[in-house]
Amino acid sequence: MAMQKKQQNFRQHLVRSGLKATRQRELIARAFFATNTHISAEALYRRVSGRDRRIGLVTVYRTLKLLKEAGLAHERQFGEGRALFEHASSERHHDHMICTHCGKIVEFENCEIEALQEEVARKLGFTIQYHKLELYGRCKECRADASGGTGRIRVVGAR
Amino acid sequence: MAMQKKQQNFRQHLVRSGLKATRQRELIARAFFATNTHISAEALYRRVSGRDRRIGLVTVYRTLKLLKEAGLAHERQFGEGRALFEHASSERHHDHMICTHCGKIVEFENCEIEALQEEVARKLGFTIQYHKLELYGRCKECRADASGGTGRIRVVGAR
DNA sequence: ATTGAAAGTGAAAGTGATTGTCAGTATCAT
DNA sequence: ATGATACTGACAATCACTTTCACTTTCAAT
Ligand SMILES: [Mn+2]
Ligand SMILES: [Mn+2]
Ligand SMILES: [Zn+2]
Ligand SMILES: [Zn+2]
Repeated sequence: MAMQKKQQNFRQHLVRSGLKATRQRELIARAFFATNTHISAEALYRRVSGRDRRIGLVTVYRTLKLLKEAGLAHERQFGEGRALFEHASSERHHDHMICTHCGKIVEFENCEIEALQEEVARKLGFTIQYHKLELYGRCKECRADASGGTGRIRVVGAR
Repeated sequence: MAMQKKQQNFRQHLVRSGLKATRQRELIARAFFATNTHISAEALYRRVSGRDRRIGLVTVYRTLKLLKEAGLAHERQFGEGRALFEHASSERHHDHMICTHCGKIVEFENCEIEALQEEVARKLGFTIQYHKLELYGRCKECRADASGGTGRIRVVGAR
């Protein structure tokens, strides 16, 4: 989905919810849509702050909340510390592998795991609403040596 | 592993680390080993507090940290809010399914999922150090109806 | 049993990410 | 243009811990 389209969606959500389209919200949403990483509220604030010094961190938090409500952003909590936000829009569900050394975040999808999760839940008498699967370890670069192959990966992370 | 044995292990860890065996640590560890749930520091504090009013919440936190270092406790962070602790000792690795309605926690093991995780990591060029798999949904009781079967489950949760 | 260096304790203050409050400001349907 | 309603930023508050600090307790060496 193009940035323009996302911005449009956001405005629609605001109108439908009886909210107002403010200069701050425009700026923050634009800056968010311009990213393609997992970004913290603080980091997004720093970016927006560069364009307009008068914007507050609090408003960034509030706008990210609105973006979540609009279904345009996902909030992730990797380990402890600050939350990271990423685009939700059209992208399919995915899980994350995080390097404990350099913080690199790699996204992956695995239908087999998803199917097995459903099976586990069914056996336990549960209905899954959502899940959290995070693999933590060392990436190729963060091990002294070098070896192993890859597939279709997206390296997407920034604090 | 029996409670006595665990208490013994804890004392050994203290001695090896040049730490002291205090009345408070004995009491807190005993109370922890007496649980078989996922328990918060606060909840454990309330239990110990019943036996000895003079013990502080801070010391409970400190002792839980020691128990982790001794390899006798695991700390879990389900969703947001306070951490829950459980015995580590002999029990094998397991993951969790959590009811978003009543908070019930059910443990499960699934070798196939574990194997697939390793495969994913290998393809991405990572070496897994640890992982987090949590399924969130509604349990049988928390859906209006009743149906479905189970396997070997342990329902283990308490805040 | 005594001693004293090192570690431990509880109370209270601090932390850090996020959320709530509030008085002044901006938006937008009319 | 206008006014009801929503929004904003600064600041305070929250929440789950963690740190600090002025005493206590432990325990190896007497
Ligand atoms: Mn992602
Ligand atoms: Mn468990
Ligand atoms: Zn790395
Ligand atoms: Zn339930």
